[in-house]
Amino acid sequence: MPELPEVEIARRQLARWGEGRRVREVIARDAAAIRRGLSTRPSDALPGGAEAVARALVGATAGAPARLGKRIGWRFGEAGLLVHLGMSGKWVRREEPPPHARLGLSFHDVDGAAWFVDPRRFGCVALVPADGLDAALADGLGPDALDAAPDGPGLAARLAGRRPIKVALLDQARLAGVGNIHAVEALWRAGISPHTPCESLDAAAWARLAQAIPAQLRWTVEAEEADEIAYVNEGAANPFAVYARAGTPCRRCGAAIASAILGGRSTFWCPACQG
DNA sequence: CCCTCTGTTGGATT
DNA sequence: CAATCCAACAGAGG
Repeated sequence: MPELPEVEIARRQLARWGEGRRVREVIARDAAAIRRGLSTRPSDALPGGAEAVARALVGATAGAPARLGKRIGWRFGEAGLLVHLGMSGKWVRREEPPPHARLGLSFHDVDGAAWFVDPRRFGCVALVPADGLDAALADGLGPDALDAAPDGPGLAARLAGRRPIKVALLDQARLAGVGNIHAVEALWRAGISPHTPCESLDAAAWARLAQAIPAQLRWTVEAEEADEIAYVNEGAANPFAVYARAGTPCRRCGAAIASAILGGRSTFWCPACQG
């Protein structure tokens, strides 16, 4: 499920569990979860990665985990750990490894371990030198969509071009952290059709969108922090205004929500009030 | 039981 | 450039 809000929740959890504590043990249950750089493929596993991570982390003190877009960067003494949750990754704290646990980190003075759980295995961790951690975290990414959100003109400049706005929003090199669900939701909030070419949006539309993106992300982080929402496939009610709601009435105007594939991903919008 | 379809990630290929 | 495929798996539906 991870988009930026889930990554931010994971970052806060890791900070609560590990920050300022010394690593006791690294438990690599799936060596292919440790990759050379951030890659979605287990075949990009770092040879000897399990030993390398243990050597680098055990005995080192965890710093404060940082987030940029959907990545986490976490310093341990001379080493840095990059984390990407992929499509199904999350961190949980347990005594015993849950199903699909890939990597566990235990700390002195804390019970159990923080387990990286990732059924679909697109997620990974990668080791970098601590002095290169910030650069590696930011490599190839635009500003963070929540913590460094551009204003209307800034967003217009970053996303300039002929692409449909929904596709441009998913371009992490332009703006980091907006994924499929929140792109769709932010466009509904801003009253903009996902098909609109960036070059035909006016200043007022850019201003609404620049406000809607961090508002959407902040709302989701807060709702998840308060345990008020669960994700689409977790059996709970769909908390979103348009995502996965094709055919149901728009909350704002009552028209039937439409759906299509845009940028290779499922897209939902209200054909009546998203001009 | 088995087959097909879909998916929240990102990157390569066409 | 936009569409398609791919990675690896779970879960739903027929």
